[in-house]
Amino acid sequence: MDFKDSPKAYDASAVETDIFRKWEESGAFNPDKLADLDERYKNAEPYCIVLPPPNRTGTLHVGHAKMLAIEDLLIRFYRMRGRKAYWIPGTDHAALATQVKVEQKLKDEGMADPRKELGREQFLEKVRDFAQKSRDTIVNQCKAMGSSMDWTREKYTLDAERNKAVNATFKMMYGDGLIERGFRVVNWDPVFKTTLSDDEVEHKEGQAEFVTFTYDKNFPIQISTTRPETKFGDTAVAVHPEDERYNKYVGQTIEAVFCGKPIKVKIIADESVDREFGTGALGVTPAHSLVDADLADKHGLPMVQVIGEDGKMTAEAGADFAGLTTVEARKKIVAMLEAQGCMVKKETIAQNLLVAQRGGNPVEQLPMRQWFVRVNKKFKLRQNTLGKWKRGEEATLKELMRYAVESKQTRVLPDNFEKIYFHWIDNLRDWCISRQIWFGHQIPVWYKGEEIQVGNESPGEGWERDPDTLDTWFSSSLWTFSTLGWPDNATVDADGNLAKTGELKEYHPTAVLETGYDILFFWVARMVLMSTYALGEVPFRDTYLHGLVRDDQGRKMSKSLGNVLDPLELIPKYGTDAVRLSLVMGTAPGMDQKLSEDKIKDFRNFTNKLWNISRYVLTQANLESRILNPEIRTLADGWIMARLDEVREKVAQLIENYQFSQAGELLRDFTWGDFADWYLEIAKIEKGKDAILNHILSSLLKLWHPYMPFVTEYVWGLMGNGKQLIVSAWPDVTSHVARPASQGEEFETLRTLITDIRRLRSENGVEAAALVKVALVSNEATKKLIQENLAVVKQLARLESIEFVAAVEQGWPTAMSGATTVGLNLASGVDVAKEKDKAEKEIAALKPYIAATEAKLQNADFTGKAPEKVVNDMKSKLDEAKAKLQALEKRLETLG
RNA sequence: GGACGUUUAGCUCAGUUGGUUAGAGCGUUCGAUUCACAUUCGAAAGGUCGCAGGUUCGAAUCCUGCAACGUCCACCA
Repeated sequence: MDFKDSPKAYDASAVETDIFRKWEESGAFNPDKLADLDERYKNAEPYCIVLPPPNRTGTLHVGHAKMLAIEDLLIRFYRMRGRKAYWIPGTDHAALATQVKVEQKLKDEGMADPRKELGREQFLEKVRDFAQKSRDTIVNQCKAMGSSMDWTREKYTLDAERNKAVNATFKMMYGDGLIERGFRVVNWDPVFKTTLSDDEVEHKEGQAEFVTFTYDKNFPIQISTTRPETKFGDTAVAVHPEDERYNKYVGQTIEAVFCGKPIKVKIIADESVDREFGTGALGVTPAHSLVDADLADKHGLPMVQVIGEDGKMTAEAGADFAGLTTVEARKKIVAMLEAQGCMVKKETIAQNLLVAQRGGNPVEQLPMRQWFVRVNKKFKLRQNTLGKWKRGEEATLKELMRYAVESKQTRVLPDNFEKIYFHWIDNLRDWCISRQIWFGHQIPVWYKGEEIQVGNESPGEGWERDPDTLDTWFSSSLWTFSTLGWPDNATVDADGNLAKTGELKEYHPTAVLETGYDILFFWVARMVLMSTYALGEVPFRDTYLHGLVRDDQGRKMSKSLGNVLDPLELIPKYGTDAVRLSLVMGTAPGMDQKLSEDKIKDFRNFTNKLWNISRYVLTQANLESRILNPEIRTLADGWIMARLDEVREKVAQLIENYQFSQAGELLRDFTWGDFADWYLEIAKIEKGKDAILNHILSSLLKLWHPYMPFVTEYVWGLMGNGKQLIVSAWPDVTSHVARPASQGEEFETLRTLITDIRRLRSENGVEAAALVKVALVSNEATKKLIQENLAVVKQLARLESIEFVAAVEQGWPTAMSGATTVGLNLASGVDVAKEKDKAEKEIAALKPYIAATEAKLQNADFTGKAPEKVVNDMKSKLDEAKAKLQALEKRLETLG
């Protein structure tokens, strides 16, 4: 290709599809084919990331795009570093979310009750269709983002292999007594008619009528509630043990008639009751409040269910109320209490309403027979676990989850999320895993009367399968090992150690789990639970949590606000590389990020800059020289090579520490600020740098590849490099090229001098193109430096000549550059007042600095305690400042 | 109520073991433009690092308190 004819602006959409296809076809995404592409992948150390499987509920949003950008960055970085990189793709069936979506769609299309009208199989057919379409969209989106996952090994949380893992886990946990069927209070969504886990329920701020009353005329204690309709189910009134108002009643069981329904209420004492709140007496409703259910457990209270699964009052509420909705019942009760004279007062208070996270429907708490994972139950470990427990020893699931993080076998980044994780574990209740929806893994349990059998196959005649399905997080929580061939790839050896084979052995524990902090509990914690339980090891070494992507005003992106940025609309407009950069740069781990189109535009500009840098190098430097070792001939050569070494090292360190933004900024400064703005300009003056130019361009492409895979691979291909960039090695150490150590510093002196002369010109209105004469007062070392690089200084500062003098002539504008005084020979002369003002200002800034620095250096505490380097640096800074001050004062004198 | 964050230039944000006179991008102002790139180049202005104390030779950085904003958890029944 003739680069002179290449387009001035990088056209991402013209090249991206083709580049992606070549990567995919080459086998670079497939860890087992890497060795065919490059020798160094033979026996390479594996590096594995599982993709947090996106829900098959539609399309990916910009949050997913951020996740893909970060994970692809890591995978590409480690692949180039010679690791056998495996990124496992897959999607999540997202049981409830997907079913809700399809059900809603069918309702919108006019079906009154889709589940009833279609029946289980036909309904599921509709859901599967939708899920399949979502999957196709998601895969295309992932590819558009440049994700280098091994697409030949795509997984699905609801496919046969995952089902096998789910059933195996269920069976093991059932056998260990960790999964149990129980009649307990659960969160019930009356709209979608299913249970929900505690994490799927949210508290929404609202207002409620708070009524204070007695159950009947004779009842001696007043209680308060916002939900009088539940009071048919009260079996106790709890008071604080030290509350003198109620002491005398404690222990009694009082029979009362509440709105026509006889109830038996025991007066109990419990520390948890707040004496200051309401009347200080709490009506306990074990069947309809998780908190009350705990109290009931503690005090041995019976449970009376008065609200049914349809959200309506049951027969237990008495004939007058049975069949009413809770709201109807509430109104009727309030009226009845008032009529009976039992009502003490009615207030409006701020109260949080329980609502479903998905859908936002009010959630009822009801006692139901459901399946639970018991997190506080001691069980016998199946294998040696986390290096702490031996096979056969006892522990609880909570203990495993806690120890995995406490012992740093899984690192949580940023580490403040550790505290949040521990807090969640401490407050964790048993996990209700059965759902009354159809889309998901059916619970592998069979019933015959009261008999129960666990397994996938029917135990025989007369056995019926549980119609319920498992919480979607049950299958997601196995994701790190269900995708690697578990349970087939694991046995426990004679010593109690887990013996892994195949992919499980190679890749588990995975390297890092990268995801948004919003699913720390839902998913990350549950993966730790399952992996430590089933394998006795952590699921991943690092947990890296990224922040949420918000709009430019910091609001959550949502369809209703209309502030959603769709990655698939942005990619054709700005290019994938720009979109990726905008999601990785200017952010810190765990911090939310504001994203605007302007920001993406800025990074589009940068991809174009890199394109033009490449174009220039490729038109100027003889390509054949790219195989030669760069030869250092000038100061600038030594400087840029030293900078490259420094940057290469630092970037790798930063990426290893998940500091992508900082690494990227460093790279950008080097690419744009050092290489393009300085070195390339110098290369126009000092010719014959073909090998260095090619070397640095190649290095830049490699260093940028994890961030900007497309433009870098494209240019790499144009250079005629045989091997694809994606599998080429991270830049080699270049320090074999001899160079004096001082070159970096000396170059900085020159760079500062040139900038200072440019400023002087600008301040004095010298035309940009005009050549001027300067006089320099300088020490010998600097003088030598300038003389050796005369052409560069003259060209970059636009100078006609440089003269070294003892003193700058009166009447010339001057500036200080380090210890060097620069005088500009202007025909127009100098504006004396302006020059004086400038000098005075500089002096005014310098004097307090010198005073403060001198004081510091005279302080024995400082010189004694501070490291020598700090003291020496300060000394030389002081000397420089003093010389500058002296020159400025002299200057002021000559100005009169 | 509990916990965890955030507060640094007009805006968006870096600043990892405390160490030069605190940085970047965008925006603004001034100037340039046949020569890789106007998706560009040169230059400038702009900050008492939320407030108040403390530790230290030295604090944006560590400690204490306060304020504002945000998030999560709990739910007072």
